[in-house]
Amino acid sequence: MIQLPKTYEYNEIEERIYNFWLENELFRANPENVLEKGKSPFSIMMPPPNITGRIHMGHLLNNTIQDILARYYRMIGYEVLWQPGTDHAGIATQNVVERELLKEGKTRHEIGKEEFIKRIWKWKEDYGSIIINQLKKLGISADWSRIKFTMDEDYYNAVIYAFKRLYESGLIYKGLYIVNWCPRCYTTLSNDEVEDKEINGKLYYIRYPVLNSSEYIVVATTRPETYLGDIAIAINPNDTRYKHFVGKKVKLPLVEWQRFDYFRNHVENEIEIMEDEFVDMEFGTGAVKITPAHDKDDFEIGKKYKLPMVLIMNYDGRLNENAGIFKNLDRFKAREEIVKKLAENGFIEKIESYKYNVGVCYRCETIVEPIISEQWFLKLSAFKDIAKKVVEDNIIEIIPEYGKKIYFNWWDNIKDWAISRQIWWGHKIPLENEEDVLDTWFSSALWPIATLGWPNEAKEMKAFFPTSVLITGWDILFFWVARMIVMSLFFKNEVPFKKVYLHGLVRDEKGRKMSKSLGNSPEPLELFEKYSVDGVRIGLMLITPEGQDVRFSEKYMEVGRNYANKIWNIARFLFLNFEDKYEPLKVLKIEDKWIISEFNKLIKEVKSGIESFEFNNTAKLLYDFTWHKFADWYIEATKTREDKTYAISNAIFIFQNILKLHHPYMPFITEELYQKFPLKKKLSIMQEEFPDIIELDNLDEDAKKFEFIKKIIDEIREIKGLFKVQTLRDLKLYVHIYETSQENRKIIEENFRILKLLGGIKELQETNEKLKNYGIVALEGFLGFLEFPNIDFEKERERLINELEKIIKIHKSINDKLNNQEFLNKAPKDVIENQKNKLLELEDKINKLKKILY
RNA sequence: GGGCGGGUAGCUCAGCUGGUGAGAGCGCUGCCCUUACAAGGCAGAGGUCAGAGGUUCAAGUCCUCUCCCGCCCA
Repeated sequence: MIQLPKTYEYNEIEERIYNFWLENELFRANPENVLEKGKSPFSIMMPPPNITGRIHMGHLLNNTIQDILARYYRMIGYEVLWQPGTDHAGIATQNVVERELLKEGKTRHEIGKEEFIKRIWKWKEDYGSIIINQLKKLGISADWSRIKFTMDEDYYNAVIYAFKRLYESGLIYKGLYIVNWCPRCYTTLSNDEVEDKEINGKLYYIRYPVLNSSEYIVVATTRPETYLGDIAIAINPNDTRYKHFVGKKVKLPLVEWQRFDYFRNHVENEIEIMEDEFVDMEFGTGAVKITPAHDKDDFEIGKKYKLPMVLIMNYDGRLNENAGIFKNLDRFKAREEIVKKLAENGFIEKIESYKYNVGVCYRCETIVEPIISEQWFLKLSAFKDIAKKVVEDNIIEIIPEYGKKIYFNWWDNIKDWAISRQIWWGHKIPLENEEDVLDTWFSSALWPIATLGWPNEAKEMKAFFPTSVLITGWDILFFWVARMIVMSLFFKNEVPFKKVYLHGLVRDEKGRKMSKSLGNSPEPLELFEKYSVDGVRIGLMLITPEGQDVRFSEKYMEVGRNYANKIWNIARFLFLNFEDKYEPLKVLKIEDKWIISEFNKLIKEVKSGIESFEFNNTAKLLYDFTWHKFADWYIEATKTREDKTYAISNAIFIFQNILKLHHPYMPFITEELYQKFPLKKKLSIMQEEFPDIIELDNLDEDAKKFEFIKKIIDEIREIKGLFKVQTLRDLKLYVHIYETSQENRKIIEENFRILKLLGGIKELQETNEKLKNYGIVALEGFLGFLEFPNIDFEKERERLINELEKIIKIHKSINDKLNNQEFLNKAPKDVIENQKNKLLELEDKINKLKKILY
């Protein structure tokens, strides 16, 4: 007998167990086991969290899935490499350190680049591994001895080398282009780094006086200040309202100063009215202003007609010389001033409230300014065909399937990728006179190869590349996944991973994105405290639909915790009854056969479930089996046994296998309980083999016998529930000898102990009469009368009539089917067979009920 | 405007390549502290599977259309 605490006390256990795994280096990947001993490799690249980050629900989901796979594949005999690491997160990290500096009243420009970089490294030493330590709390089994950082020396060199190779191949070029500019971060952003945000803004209608005329042409804009950079007014050629203006000029209101284009050429303040198909006649007034230096569409138009580009702003968001009297004003202050001035002079027709989307910086939420700038670009378009092909040909499998469509759609609309950033923290572009650094995602794109030692051919590369599967969220399919594919194809001529499993975002209960400002994002570490890590892991997997967003609900963490507690208490029961003699599978009763046959089904489903990324369904199967089959029925049946040693041994044997099955989902509790069994063989449950099917004689046959007993008990319980006599445990059950088959009578007699305990039956008697005023248990091949005091038989009659009516309906539909020649001709044999059996079963039941009732 | 996903019990969702009394958890109701577990046990109520049409012997499951909701891209 071994004593366990009454509840699962996880806090102490989790830390101890994790240290135990680390001390024994159980997460280590050894390439030689693949290269020399012929073990199959299984490798996963952890999406590297940002060093400034803190663990959030997304990490929880992402890493739990990876850990399930890593632990599962280890147990089925693979050499597993789970490569962890962190990302230097250029803009985010720079921002954090700048904020720190600001507390000392300094700016990075004051202390200079060299000193600033030093400060960042110092910061990284102090705080850069917080997120890693948080991830460890989740119990994940990554190979920490291999942890990588995207600014590590070897990784840095790999990034520089990659740039050079791409540059020499002509795939990187410098160009003047309209980019997304964050004036706060003082850098350009890629399209993917800009998020849309709806704002309640205004639509300003500006009057432009037409030259040599008393007329105005009115243009609606959300960004009135940019009119200072206007180079033309455009209308749709089909727009009869404005046809007569085409070719005429308008004068830019208020502008009495000289304007210059990007190349310092003088630009007229009288601008032409032109026509082009792209103008939307429905929007605003149907006339639009063309500002190529400050608008994406206008930039395209500008290129098409070779218009000059007038930049009206510095990169810090303040207006420049081209803004004349508005120079030095911040862009939003300038908007106010300009509108005021325009209005004073009669150039504002009207101002309307207007809801529209603006782009904001995904790091700091500052409104992004579209602006022309000289940047480095990677020609992504050159990779379009090959990148699509590897997915089309299933060399990379995207799961779920519809991910492919999204991926193709992105490639079909591909734009070149602006890879330079005007910040200090990052990989410096290795060209003379170049101060910019590379986009963080440029270095992340090399993650699968650079972590494995590329450009060198390391053992790790030989053993583990291409990696088995990438687990990541939808949100970075383009940011990261597509770009890794590009880099691997270019540098290794191979795909980086064979499969990509995309999971959704974790949202709050109302389906909203989790965010700091909404305060709807739970702290994972607090969840661990409240519900245990295993509880949170299984709870999360129980609510995570495949390939769709997760609606997080703390209720489910409770479900998870309760489940862990249930497992704990099953163990507690087994330990309390364990008598130091372990004799598994020696004596097998029908309940043993039943649970083993159910367990065999479960093993198959769990294996195929995990291998096909059905984590949600698999979690539910485990939960249902363990709680509602193993605990509710099997353990209860075990309590009826007199051969306790054999019974408990069987139960322990199966329970141990249940623990192994649960280990990928719930690593801590399974390890802790495994360790407590006096009969364990391996150092850790991690080293156990994943369970296999248990083959036994007469398995299905005996399992069916148990099912039969179970059905009788279900009926008895239903009757007891109906009459609220659930507590009565001394009921008599009369078995009708003609309506019950010989065989079934034998089963009942042999297994009376189960009926007795689980059905509350005191004794069994035979009868050949139709007894009055009893509860009726009518099954196929069985009729029984349940005796208990004060029965209201009318109520029982009612129940039976309802049941009968229901069955007759089903019987009729099956009967119709079986009389349908087409059905008999076309349906598969087993379906027909099934229906025939069902019909017989129902007929038997109907006859019995009719006899009782009429 | 283009692309993608979703609409099944009060709530959150399962239901894979069609096979036949539609499931789970939570919530709700009733009876139970039966020494593994009240973080528990037993039972129960609750659903014209968004709507319409079609394919089929058979449709929540496949096709078409419509209506809602969400996401991504321009």
